[in-house]
Amino acid sequence: MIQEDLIHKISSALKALGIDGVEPMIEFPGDLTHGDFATNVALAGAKVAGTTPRELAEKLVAELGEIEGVEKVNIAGPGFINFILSREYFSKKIQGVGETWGRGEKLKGKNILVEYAQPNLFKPFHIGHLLNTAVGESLSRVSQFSGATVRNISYPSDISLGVAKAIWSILKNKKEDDLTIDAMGEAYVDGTKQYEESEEAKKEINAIHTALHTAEDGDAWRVYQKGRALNVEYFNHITARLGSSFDHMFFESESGVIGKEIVMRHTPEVFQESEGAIIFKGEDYGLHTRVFLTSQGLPVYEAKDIGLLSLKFEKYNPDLSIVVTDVEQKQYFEVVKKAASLINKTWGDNSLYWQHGRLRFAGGKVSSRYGNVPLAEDLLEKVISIVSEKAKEEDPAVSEKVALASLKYAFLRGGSGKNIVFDFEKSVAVEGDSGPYLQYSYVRARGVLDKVKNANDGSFNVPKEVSNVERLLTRFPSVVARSADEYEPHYITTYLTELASAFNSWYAQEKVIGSKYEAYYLQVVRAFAHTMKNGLWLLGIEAPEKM
RNA sequence: GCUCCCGUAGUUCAACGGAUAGAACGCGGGAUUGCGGAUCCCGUAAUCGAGGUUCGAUUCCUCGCGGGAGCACCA
Repeated sequence: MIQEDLIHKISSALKALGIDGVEPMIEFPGDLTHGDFATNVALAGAKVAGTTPRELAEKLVAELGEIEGVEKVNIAGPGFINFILSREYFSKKIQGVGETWGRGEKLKGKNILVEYAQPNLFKPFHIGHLLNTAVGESLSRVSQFSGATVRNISYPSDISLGVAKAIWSILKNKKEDDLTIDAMGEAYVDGTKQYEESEEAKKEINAIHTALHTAEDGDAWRVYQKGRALNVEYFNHITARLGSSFDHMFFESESGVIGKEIVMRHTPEVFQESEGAIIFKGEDYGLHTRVFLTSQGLPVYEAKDIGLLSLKFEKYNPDLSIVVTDVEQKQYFEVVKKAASLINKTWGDNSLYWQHGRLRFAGGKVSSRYGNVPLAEDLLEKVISIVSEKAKEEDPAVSEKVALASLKYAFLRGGSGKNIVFDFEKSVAVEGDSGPYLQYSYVRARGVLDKVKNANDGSFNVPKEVSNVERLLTRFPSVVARSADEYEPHYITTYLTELASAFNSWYAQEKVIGSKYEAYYLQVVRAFAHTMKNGLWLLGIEAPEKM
């Protein structure tokens, strides 16, 4: 790798000049006219060397001498040393791009678990789940692409007061024989309303809740079993539609029992009693203090998460367990993680609780069948209709791919942790900075490649100048690596948009078919297509052949 | 009250402590017999405030202002 080579050379040059304490590093200049790689060591080392940055830069350049693959080295600005790579370097790289382009081995041998798409069974799958699924899916794919063995898991909430509310309403309205997802959604809304309004309903619902916890046989249990199966099926259906699939599901009903047992076993060393409940004193660690077992002895979310860790590590023993959640749960999971690490150090060390931002709505409203949170499928249908209208797309399969691209791109465009403002008129973009823009660039590239059937004979005419597309293309593996390192899919999003823009500009300027560089240009287009396809895959976006 | 996160063009997002703060949408202009106009090109416009650290700060630290979130028996 030329990066390592450069760092090594810079390091030797610094040593030769007797400069200590300066980290030899290189970076991609944001501006391509500044070269392919740049180093700031002359700026950082000038003080130690007792000279000006530019003078030091000159000495360093003299010391570096010839470097394989580097055509030119120049000093610019306050004292940056810029490296411009040779024509041959790029031509060779471009020709080497294949289907596995961008894959890395950094995580080779690592066993990673990604937990996401957490549904609440009996409650509808809404837009927040859509966001969570998009982020989780991308993190999963990026890790896999970097060489890890990845398993996707989901942790549905299958037993709660909310579930009891839905069941109560189903029983009350005798809906159990023709139970559907829609009926359950309505039942949930109805049950929630009655729980607030009627004392009697509240009593009955609480009784159902207890019966569920004790797995007591009866009408409620029967409806519960039936509804749960239906919900799991629905979950699999919708996540498959989004392009995700799961290796395993751990249920809250399982984790609760185990969690309670673990918490009790670690009281009073880790947990302690307070006002009848079992708590973890997070404040001793600068965190929140939270209840793990209620005074009735029931496990709450906290204890269930401890139980889940036990289940996960027993089944998979992962090197890393990533849990993707909403940013609002950040401080909550800090407490869980701290408590977990006191019970079992590995649970803490090998766990990463990763948060994405929260969706905020702006502009136009979307009708939601239940409550005021848009449902995933309603939203998707709406986006599909916007897409097919805007682009006059007639093939529904294509519209679906484009709509999903638009949504996922909007979700993965920004850095994690920040809230995402979702505006119907703007977020459902098919132009410019958008998922469909990337897909469209890919489709155009495929179009050219399909037009030329005969394989090249290997004799290339290569232009003297290196285009920006070529320069950007060679950066792809580094971008993927960084994305995996920092768990940030948005580096890929940003990069692909930059790349597509460079490609489109190049494509508008250069004639490919019939040019004297045709054979080589086709290689560039081919390399672009591979990169785009792999990059989109990492974002969970399909690259259509037509649109 | 305590804790955490955020503050960049009119709007939505970028910028691993570096060079002239990048895009997109919007707005105003323009392009193509050359392969897909969901494209391309030109213009317009921004770092919340005050200190500090640093050769260098949108980025790190402190304070202030503004916004969001979390803080015991819900999930």
